[in-house]
Parts: sequence; structure tokens; C-alpha cells
Amino acid sequence: MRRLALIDCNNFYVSCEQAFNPALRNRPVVVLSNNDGCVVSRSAEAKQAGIPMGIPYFQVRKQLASIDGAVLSSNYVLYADMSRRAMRLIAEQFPEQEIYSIDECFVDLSGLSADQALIQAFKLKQHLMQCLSLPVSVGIGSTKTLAKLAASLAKRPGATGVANFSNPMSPERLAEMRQQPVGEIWGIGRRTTQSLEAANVLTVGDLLDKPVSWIRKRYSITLLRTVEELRGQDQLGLQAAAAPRQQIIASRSFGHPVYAKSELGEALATFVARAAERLRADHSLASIMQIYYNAKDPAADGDPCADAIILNLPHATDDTRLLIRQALRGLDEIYQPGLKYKKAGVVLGGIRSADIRQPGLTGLYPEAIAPSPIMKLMDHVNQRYGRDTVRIASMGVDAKAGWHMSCSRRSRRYTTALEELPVLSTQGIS
DNA sequence: TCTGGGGTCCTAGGACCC
DNA sequence: TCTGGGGTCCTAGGACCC
Repeated sequence: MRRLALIDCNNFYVSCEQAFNPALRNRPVVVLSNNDGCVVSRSAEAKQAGIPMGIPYFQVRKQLASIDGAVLSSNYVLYADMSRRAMRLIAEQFPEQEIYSIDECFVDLSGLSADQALIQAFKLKQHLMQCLSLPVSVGIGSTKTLAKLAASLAKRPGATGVANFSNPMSPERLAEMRQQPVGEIWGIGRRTTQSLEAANVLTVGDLLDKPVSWIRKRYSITLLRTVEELRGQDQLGLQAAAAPRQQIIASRSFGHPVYAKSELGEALATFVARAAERLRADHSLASIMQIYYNAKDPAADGDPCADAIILNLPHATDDTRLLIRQALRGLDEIYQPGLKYKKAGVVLGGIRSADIRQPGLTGLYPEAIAPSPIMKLMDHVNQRYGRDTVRIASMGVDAKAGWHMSCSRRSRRYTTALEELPVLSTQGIS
């Protein structure tokens, strides 16, 4: 019998912060998105105070201050490292693992009985708390969709943190599953929830009672697969090995508006460098690059405007230098003086394995055949001594340039930077 | 007056996820 | 004044091919 578990870190970003700073425990805490824009993670106390997920910070600043809430900028370096540690601990217990996101993974429990699975889930919870101070919820199910649904139950306030929707299910458990609102189901978002509710399909049970033909006629194959999964028929499988990405995006809203082409060029070159690092880490090449911007036009009452250009590269590449050259050429074509630039980005596409390199029919680009030793060296130095220790000159040298993000409330990189390690003294951790 | 059938590839847009 | 970033999959429609 197939049995899967979803392991989900509770309030992951906030929990990472609380792990290192006890003063943040048992009180309202939120972590903000890039540029301190929106609330993206909330402690239980912040949720209880009614702070919504995704709300712009400025709309809840006063409320947070009035309840003595702590507000933090995102510290992605810390979260990524904590994630890596948690995933490794989980894989030690359950080697069949699919890492689904920074704070979630699926594991295979097929060898275990339902009771054994529950016991193992509680043990794992305890283990992660002990090793990393990370609270997790575990949902068990015979498919990923059921495991997800179980996890959403498991993490409700007052719940035990573990829930099981895998067979054999008691009649009470089944009834509870069928009572869940459709909006709780993984893969059913806001729009589909609205549409289903309009058709008087309000719960999982309502949806399961609809004939396949009704679902297929009104919705896509995607929803049909979701329903099959809820019936216990596996449609999604466990993807143990991560497939290389098909698309790599690097983009940022600017800390301050940007006007000059040179500054926009520095920002774009930096985004290209980030994307190319990820490309090489995947052992991939890109053959298409898109660059784009969002801006406001002061000449038109500050109306928002945007433009983009798709660049077909002369050959598939992972070379930051070539990619930056092409990106700046693209910028020449879409840059408009006078606009107030708010955000820019780069998308790498046409991605394929770096095992096959070919220079194109013209033979004009012999360098396309072999990976660049300079890129390899650059990655190596930057991994060892820190990001951008070696960089391309067009990325600029001023780390305070206006386009860089603002993140004034970032905590320290406790686990990845020597000079920011926590210090233990008789007064506690500082 | 009569106007096929089957297929691929690409793109834009929508919906969803964390 | 201030509203994130990085992804996936599906669908419909157009261009093109034989």
C-alpha cells in the first residue's frame, strides 16, 4: 500500500528567526518580502492578531507596533541554509524524498503501517525540534494531494501537528476529510474555488460526488487529476530527483527609482549574473534570454508602463560575460530616457543540458564548444569567499547604488558567515 | 456550385503553487 | 510614499507543413 507524508515547516521564515533569537518567541513576529514590501511569514501570535498573509507592510505597520510585534526583513541566506539542514535530517530517516519547496518535502512511507507511520511522524517532529528548533507539521496520505490536505489539518491551532488521511481510514476520519472546504485542496486556488462555490460545490465531499464528466466539461484536466488524487489514485508520483529548471528568472524591484541607463544596466548585469550562476549549478545552457522592466512615465501622469525584449542568443551558453553583453544590447533597444524605472528582470529560457554543446552552423563561435574555465573559477572563488568576490565590471561596484534592495531589518547570517556567528556568553546569546 | 484532414510548433495568457 | 520573487502546467489560437 502506498503511503506518503508531507513534512511542512510551520511559519518557516519566522521559525528560522526564532531559532536564533529567543526574544522573538511567543510574540507576534512577521517577516517581510524583498524591499520590505509585503508580509510573507507570520508567527501564530501575528496570525491570531489578524495580520493577513501577503498584505503590504505599510498597511499593518501601526497595528503591529500597537501589539509589540517584531518586524524583520527577509534573510534568505539563513532560510536556505536552515532548509538544507532540515531536508538532510529528514532524508536520513526517509531517503525517498521529494523536496517540494524551501519549507516542504514529501517522503515515501510505503513500508509502514498506518500506526507505524504516525509514530515515525511524531518522532521526526521531535527530532527536527531538537536539532534545529524548527516546528513542523506532518500530513500522511495515500497520495500527495491527500497528504497535503492532512497537513493543513495537522497545523491548525490546537491540533497535534500530525494528521493521517491514508487507508485504512475510520468512518469518522473519512467524514472529516469530506468536510474540508474545497479551497483547502492543493491545486484549487481562488478562481476555481469561486467557480466551484457558485456551482454549490463547497466541500471535498461535494467535489468527490460530482461525476467525472461534469468536472471534465467545466474544468481542465488539472482539476480532474486533483479529484483522482483525492480518491486515493496516484496521479502525481514522487519526484525524488529534481529535474533541471526549464526557466530561470532573476528580477528585483529597486530600492529607489532608477532613471539612468547606466544604473539600469548595472542592475540588469547583476540579475544576469545571478541567473547564470543558477544555470551553471543546474549544469544547463540557455539559448533564449528575455529582459524586461516596469516603470512609471512622469510624462503621462505617472502611468505604469513596461517593455520587454526577447533575445535569441547566437548559441546556447552558460557564460555570464556573453549573457551580459547580450542583455545590455537588448537594453539599448528598450531603454527610454525619462522613465522612472521601478523593477527590471531577466528570464533565461530554451534551457538544455550542458552535456551537449554546439557552436551553431556558422562556426563563428568556437568558444561555444567547451565550458569556460574562467566561469568555473569564478564560481569556485565566489562560493569559497562570498558572493561577487569576483564579478563582471558591468555589474558595478557600489553596493549602495539606488537599485539595490532595502532591507533594514535583516537579522544576521548566523549559520553562513563567520563574522555573524551567534556569540554565547553568560548573558545569553547575542 | 463545390472549399480536407491531420499534424507540429510556438506564443500569450491564465491559474496555481510557495 | 510605500504593494515580492521564482517557478510549473494547461489551453487556445495562429502559422505552417504535407
